[in-house]
Amino acid sequence: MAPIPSNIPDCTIFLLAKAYQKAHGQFKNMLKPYDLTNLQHLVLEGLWYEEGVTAADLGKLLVLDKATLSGILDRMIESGWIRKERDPNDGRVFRIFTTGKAAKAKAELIDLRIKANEELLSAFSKEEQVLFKRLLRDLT
Amino acid sequence: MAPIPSNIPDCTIFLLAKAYQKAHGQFKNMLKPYDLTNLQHLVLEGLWYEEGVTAADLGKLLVLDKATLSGILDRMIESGWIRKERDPNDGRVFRIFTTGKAAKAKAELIDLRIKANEELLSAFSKEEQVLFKRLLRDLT
DNA sequence: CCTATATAGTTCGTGTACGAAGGATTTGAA
DNA sequence: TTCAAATCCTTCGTACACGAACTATATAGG
Repeated sequence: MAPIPSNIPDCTIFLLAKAYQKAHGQFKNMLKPYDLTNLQHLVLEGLWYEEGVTAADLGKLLVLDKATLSGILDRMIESGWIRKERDPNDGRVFRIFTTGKAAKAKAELIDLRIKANEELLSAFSKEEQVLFKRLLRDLT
Repeated sequence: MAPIPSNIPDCTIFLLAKAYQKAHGQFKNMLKPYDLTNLQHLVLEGLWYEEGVTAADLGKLLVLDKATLSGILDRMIESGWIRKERDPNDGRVFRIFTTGKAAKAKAELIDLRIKANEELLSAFSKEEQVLFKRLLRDLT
């Protein structure tokens, strides 16, 4: 990832986009050995938080568009990370579950996210890290 | 944009992604009347900073992949915002220029970016705004 | 001069993003 | 009960992202 030139206008949106681009790229590389994308990893984390959640609720939890989520779930079923089940009480709904493959990698994958966060924030002091997270939270 | 649930793990990468998602979405809506995407607007800003820059240098300036930039430039030529010219001294190189259509909208579009940044940071105090920008810069 | 290497740009494949439209199902109110 | 409105999910269209392979051009060293 090339460094941001100092001559770009003072644009927070741009800085935010590039910070995201960097964080996303770093984590993406760390996930490569597992054949998982960033979003797919996020879905697993969501399911580990609430196994058997409906697709709609998972989208709300992770703030993902339902159209986006639909494709991600398809590919994760294809690659054996999750499975879908019709809700017996509501024919419209799918409930999403992780598979054994996901369970096997769980500890490692969670550790990977922690390491990715540490790497991302490694240039910050502890105070700056807390502050940065607080500001990001307040922004939403 | 739905609010981020408080029960999501303490993940800075996630917070960063969602902050970016929000900023991007807000600016995207503001740009809609101009039939410009966020990236297309960014390209215009880059060209107003350095008219006639090569595609490669524009990519470096804006930290955009050349493959991504290639498509964006095509669409912007198609929609009449920019034009491409072969460099007479180097047959590999294209130089990019804005058109009259871009010049007409320039003041408005720059103002729009400023307003989008203000809107994004409106929940922050002046000190927090400066701090946030500093942290984002340090992250890259 | 001439090939090995480097650089500029395009194209391809895969995976997001997300608005909009559509099909299936459920629910609320008449 | 019955139908209109709401909900869940998929599909389509457009626009990024970005690694990888490819073409065309340029430059350096022998």
